[in-house]
Amino acid sequence: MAQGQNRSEHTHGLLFLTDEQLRKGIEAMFFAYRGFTADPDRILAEKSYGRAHHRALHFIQRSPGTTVNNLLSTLGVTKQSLNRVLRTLIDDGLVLNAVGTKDKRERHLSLTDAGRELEQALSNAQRDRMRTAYRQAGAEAVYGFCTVLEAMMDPDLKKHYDQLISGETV
Amino acid sequence: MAQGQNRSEHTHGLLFLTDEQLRKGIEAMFFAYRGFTADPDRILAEKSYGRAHHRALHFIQRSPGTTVNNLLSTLGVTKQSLNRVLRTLIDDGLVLNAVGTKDKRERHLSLTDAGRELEQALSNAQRDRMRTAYRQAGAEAVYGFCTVLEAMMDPDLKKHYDQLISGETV
DNA sequence: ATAATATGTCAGTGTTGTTGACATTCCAAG
DNA sequence: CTTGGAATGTCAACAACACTGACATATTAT
Repeated sequence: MAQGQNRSEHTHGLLFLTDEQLRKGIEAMFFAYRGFTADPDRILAEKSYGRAHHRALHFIQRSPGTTVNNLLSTLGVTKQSLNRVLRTLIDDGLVLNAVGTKDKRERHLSLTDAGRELEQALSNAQRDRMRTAYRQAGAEAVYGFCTVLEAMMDPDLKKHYDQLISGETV
Repeated sequence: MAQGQNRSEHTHGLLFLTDEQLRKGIEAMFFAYRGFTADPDRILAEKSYGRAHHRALHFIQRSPGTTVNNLLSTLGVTKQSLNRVLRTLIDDGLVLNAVGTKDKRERHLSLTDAGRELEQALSNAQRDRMRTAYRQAGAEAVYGFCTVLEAMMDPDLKKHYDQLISGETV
C-alpha cells in the first residue's frame, strides 16, 4: 500500500480525508455522546426526571435570571415543550420564576437551593467523566477536541455557545 | 491573576482543569451534537423517518449480514424498540431480512439498493459537515478530537466502536 | 425430551418533541 | 387612550422513540 493513503495529511493545504476516517468520527460522536449522558441519566432516572430537565437546569444555572425566550432559543425547542419541563421544576421547588422588573411580561428564571443541589450533582457526574477523558487524552487533544466541536456547530447555535463561553474568564 | 490559572497545563504529569473548562467541553458536546444530526434529520423528515431509522441503516451498512442481536447491543435499545424501526424499513424495501444459513434462528440484515441509496444520502450529508469541520480544524485537532471522544465512551460501548473501526484498513 | 437461544409481536406507559388555538399581560405607537 | 404586537402561559392532540412485561415460534444445544 502507498504511504499515507490512509492517513490524514495536507495536500495543497487541504486535509486529505477518506470516507472511512469520516465514518470513524461519526461513530465516535455516536458512542461518545452515549457515554456523555450516561451518568446524569442515572441520577435523573432516580428522581423521574429526564434529559430535558437536566438541560433546563444546566442553562438556568449558567445564566441566572435568563428569560424564557432566551432559554427557548438556546435549547432549540418549542415553548410548549419547555413549559412542560419548567412547570414540573417550578412546582417541585427547583426553579424560581420571577416576573421581570423592567418588562413585567418577561419571567426571569433562577435556581433555588434545591435546584442548585440537583444541578451540581448532575454536573459533577458529567464533569467527572469529562475530566477523566481529558486527562487520559492530554492537553493538546483537548484543544483539538473543542476546535472540531466548535467547527461542527450550526452558526446560529455557535452564537449561543460563544455567548456562554465568553463570560467565563472575565 | 496568576499566570496559567485558567489554562490547561501539566502539573506533576496531571492536566490542570477548571470547572469552567469542563463546562465548556460539556456545552460544546451539546451544541455540536445538534449540528451533527441536523443535516440527516432534514432528509429523514422528508421521508417521515427518524434518527432511529438512520442509526439502523448506518450500522447495517457498516456490518452487512449482521444479526438482530448484534445490532441490538450496538444500538443499546430494546428489541421491541428496534423491531418497530426494522419492521418499517423491511416493509418499505430498504432492508433485507435473511434467515441464517448456519443457525436458522438468526436473521441476517442487509441493505437493498434503495436502502443503500438512502443510507448514502444520509451519510453524505453528515460526512460533508464532518469534512468541513475537520478541514477547518486541521489534522492535529482531528486526532485530538477522536482521542477525547474515545476516552469518553463507556467500556462496553467502546468494544463495539473498536470492533467497527478495526475492520477498516484491512 | 427438555432447556436455552434468537426472534417477533402485542399491549401499555413515559418522556420529549411537535402544531394549533387561545388567553393574559404589558409595552409602545398612533 | 386605544390598538397592535410581543412575551408568556396553557390546553389539547399527536407522533417518535424509548421502556417493561408477557407470550409465541423456531431452532439449536444438552
